[in-house]
Amino acid sequence: MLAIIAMKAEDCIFFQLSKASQRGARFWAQKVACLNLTAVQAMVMRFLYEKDEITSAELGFRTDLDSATLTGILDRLESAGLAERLPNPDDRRAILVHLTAKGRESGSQVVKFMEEANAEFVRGLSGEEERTLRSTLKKIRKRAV
Amino acid sequence: MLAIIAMKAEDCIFFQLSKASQRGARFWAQKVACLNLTAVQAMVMRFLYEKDEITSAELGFRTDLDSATLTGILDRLESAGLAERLPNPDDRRAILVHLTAKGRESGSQVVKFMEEANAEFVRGLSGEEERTLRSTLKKIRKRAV
DNA sequence: TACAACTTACTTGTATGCAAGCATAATCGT
DNA sequence: ACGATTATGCTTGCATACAAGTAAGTTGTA
Repeated sequence: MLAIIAMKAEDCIFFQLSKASQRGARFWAQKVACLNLTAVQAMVMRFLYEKDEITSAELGFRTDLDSATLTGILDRLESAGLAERLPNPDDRRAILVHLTAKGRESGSQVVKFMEEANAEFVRGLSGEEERTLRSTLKKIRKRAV
Repeated sequence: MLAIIAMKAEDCIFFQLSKASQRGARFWAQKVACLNLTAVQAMVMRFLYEKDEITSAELGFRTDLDSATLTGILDRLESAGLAERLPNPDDRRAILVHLTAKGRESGSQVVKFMEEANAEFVRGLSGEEERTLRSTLKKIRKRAV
């Protein structure tokens, strides 16, 4: 049976996803503001902390950021002295993104903040809610669009 | 017991929310591209279709868009001949956003597309998954940040 | 009636997202 | 070896986000 009563705009799944995501991003942004990083920059730092010296393409794959967006982010991380682009000896087209010493220091802070922010953010959810949320978000993310 | 093994970047709830939201936004954007509307523009149209002749502040509250963002969106909807800003007789600072005839026509298409896109997007989820997702997203959205 | 405090919509500046296109370099088939 | 295809990172142009600030208008209060 399909809904006879029209869905309200607020009930749109795209709207709900977008706004919940914005809440999370703002929360995360506040957490890392003291590091002089934006939410996205901190996230990229976190990925680099996990695996360093990877190509821009690889980093883009991991972070789900396209190359145009990544270029700007890397520019800013580089300006801040947190990351640098190294030539890739295996492929002269490619670069290797590398965290500087200052970058690794900052990165370790990001790791700590992420643990804390995550725990704090999901505090209002039951274990079951959190599990289902995570698995459903993953399902949405992984599928072909 | 807290996690001893550090969380991976991918498991960050902010990352998961952001990327799932992006999937949704891209899906929705494709649906409404034929109307020459962006995902956000279509969403605003959908809200206006539901309640017309409201102030920019009211529209911003409903759509969860700040006034700076809304100004640009309304500019573009106005350029496209879909919406217009009317003077507010009750308050000379305020405006009333109004869908034109062309805008209402386009808006009815948006309504239809939204029903379809929603149904299609959640098709891969079980009823239980969808219910929990929606209620959890709502919980996240509604709480204080 | 003054006047301070607040609201409204707008502007500016910066940072993503994303589509489209580019020069350079690598790779594949012949 | 060589031309066609593909891959890499960059650039441009446009559309959100969002912080900060502004001019004009409204409201509460002495």
